[in-house]
Amino acid sequence: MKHVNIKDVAREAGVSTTTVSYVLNQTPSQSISPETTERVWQAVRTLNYVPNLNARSLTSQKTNLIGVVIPQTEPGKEFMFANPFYGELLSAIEYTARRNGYHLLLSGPDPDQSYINIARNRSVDGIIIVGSYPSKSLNELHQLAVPVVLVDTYVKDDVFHTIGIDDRLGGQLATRYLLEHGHRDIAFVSGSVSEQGVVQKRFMGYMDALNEYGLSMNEKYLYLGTVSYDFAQSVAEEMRLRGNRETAAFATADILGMGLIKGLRRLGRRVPEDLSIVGFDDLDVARMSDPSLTTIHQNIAEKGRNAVQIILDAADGVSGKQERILPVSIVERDSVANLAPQGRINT
Amino acid sequence: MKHVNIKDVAREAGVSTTTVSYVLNQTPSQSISPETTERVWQAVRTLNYVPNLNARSLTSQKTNLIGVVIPQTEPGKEFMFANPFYGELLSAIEYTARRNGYHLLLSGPDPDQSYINIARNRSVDGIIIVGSYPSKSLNELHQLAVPVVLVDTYVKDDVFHTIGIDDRLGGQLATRYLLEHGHRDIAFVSGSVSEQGVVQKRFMGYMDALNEYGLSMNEKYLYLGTVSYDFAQSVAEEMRLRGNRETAAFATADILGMGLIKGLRRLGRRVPEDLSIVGFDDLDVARMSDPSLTTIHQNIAEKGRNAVQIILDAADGVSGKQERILPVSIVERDSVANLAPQGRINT
DNA sequence: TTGAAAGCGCTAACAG
DNA sequence: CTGTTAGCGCTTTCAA
Repeated sequence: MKHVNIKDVAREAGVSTTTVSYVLNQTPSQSISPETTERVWQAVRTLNYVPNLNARSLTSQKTNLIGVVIPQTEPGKEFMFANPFYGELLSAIEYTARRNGYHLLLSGPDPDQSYINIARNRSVDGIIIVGSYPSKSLNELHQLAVPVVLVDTYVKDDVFHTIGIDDRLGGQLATRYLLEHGHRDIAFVSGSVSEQGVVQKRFMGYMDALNEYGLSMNEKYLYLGTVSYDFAQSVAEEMRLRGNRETAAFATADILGMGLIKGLRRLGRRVPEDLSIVGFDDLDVARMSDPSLTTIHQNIAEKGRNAVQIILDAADGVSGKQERILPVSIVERDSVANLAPQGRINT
Repeated sequence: MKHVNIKDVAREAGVSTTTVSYVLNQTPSQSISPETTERVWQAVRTLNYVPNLNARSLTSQKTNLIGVVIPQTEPGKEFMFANPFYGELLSAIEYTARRNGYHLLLSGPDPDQSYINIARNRSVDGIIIVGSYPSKSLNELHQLAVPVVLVDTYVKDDVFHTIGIDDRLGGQLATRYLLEHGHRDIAFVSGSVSEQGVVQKRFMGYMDALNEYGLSMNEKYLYLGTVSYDFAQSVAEEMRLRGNRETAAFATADILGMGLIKGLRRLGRRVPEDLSIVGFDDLDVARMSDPSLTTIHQNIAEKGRNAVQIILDAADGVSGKQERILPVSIVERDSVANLAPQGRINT
């Protein structure tokens, strides 16, 4: 049961380890006679040989490993993804990577040990970082000679690749949709607005749409907390406490929208009759809610696929920073009431 | 920017690489003078040295890597986890692993390349396999000298560790709860019943409870498909087609319960008034649904933690197969109507 | 078309 | 307390 290695194969096939290596890797610069080749494969099969990728990476300087960093919902919290968004994204990343012969090294961000280390000491071939992080820790990554893809963040950087969606437009579409349906008092419910995160952009989109209608933002309509179901649920109560009279809300994540629905219902208010809601992400769960959630659709799977693809490109020698923006669109479901059937404007 | 290695550190500190290795690993059998130790750390810091774990594993035969295999919802399908269950589980696994100095190598099961290979060629220190797989591919893993933890499956095996919950009891609790509430015509909605999977046990629990009440199973009340929201939604229609008169349903996964709620609503039927539902898993989303889902609770995070712990134990030399069963309990929410207020029995 | 040999970066006897 | 040395399993010049 001891590990069979390339030497064993060489012996079995009656050739040198070099030759075995050549046929295994189909090294282009080398030609091996068909007979030898066959003999080697034969040996591989009978010995049930599997190359040791660790050893291979040691010489080849290639690990076929992609590091993936997924954020915790809240700092110091145990769980990365109460939000199914990450599951969907990770799923697509994993699939694409595997299809291309890469494996995933998964990690949450460790506050103590910045993830640059896991990248360096495992010598991954690329890194995908999801979400926004302090630019300090990102800068460390510049030391690496490895392609880095930033997903869903707006840091300015000349080297790191980025992939995201048009969050500002998304925020605008969501808000405009509500405006078109006659709403004028529109709450903004969201996780905290971090410097280079997506929320900030979505907020700008919210403002854009208000401006289109000659409205200005009302601070009392802003509800900022964490991107969690529980927070959103508490917003319903907060709305009442503030004595506000919103007729609609733009929630910057579907789980927020869903929490809000629940919170309202607890207070005996109905969606969309008493409050209309537009979400963001178009998660699977958005259609599971009742009423199903009108939301901004983004192609999460595509995001994941692209992230991997950028790494693959870089590994293939494609040079230069890549920057991809995926489209967003609004998905009409049942969480918005129309206060003004005639109220549509042209865009 | 070239990789600084242990040699560089040795030179910088004016010692041999051995010494550097000793202080870095704090090798117990070796004692190093405080001065030397300090000098080495100094060098490490100034050179910003990070050990290459690949090289280390090559000699130490230890990778500090745990392989995790998560199933696809449907074979051949791209996405592993439309079901948030896996996100929650993975999250706990990742966290526990990281806290103990391990990283995760994530993989879906590749039909072509059985996962034994990824285990062998990456030489992971342990493998966590979630879900049920053909025992053939599992058997291959016996060739490995590595601890394997099977999560949520009932294969009989003398070597592999297992961790799961009492699925049968869960099924029983769910069904009994419905019976206690006066229901007698209880549908069983589920993914397909695979040989050694959890569904089979949950189904047995369903039968157990029926038997307690002197009832026998009605085949027309069985709805088997895939563990997906969409399937469950279609079940509502199927119920009507079959002309059945269930007053309740036991759904073996929360997402099934939620899909069923939605499907029923589409047909103008209400939960729990027209049909009561009990789910399974107690996902975050269970409380998000409307009505919130009465369900069987299992501690998903604990499952993940235990899975990792078993690997750690094995790595620490704890020998013998471990078999852990975590408790289940019922969580009462709003998806069950009481047809018989007096109908409780003692257990 | 094949092989010998030098390393990749690190650990671990074994000496000293 | 510290260093020499021999690998771990594989790739890759370079020579034959």
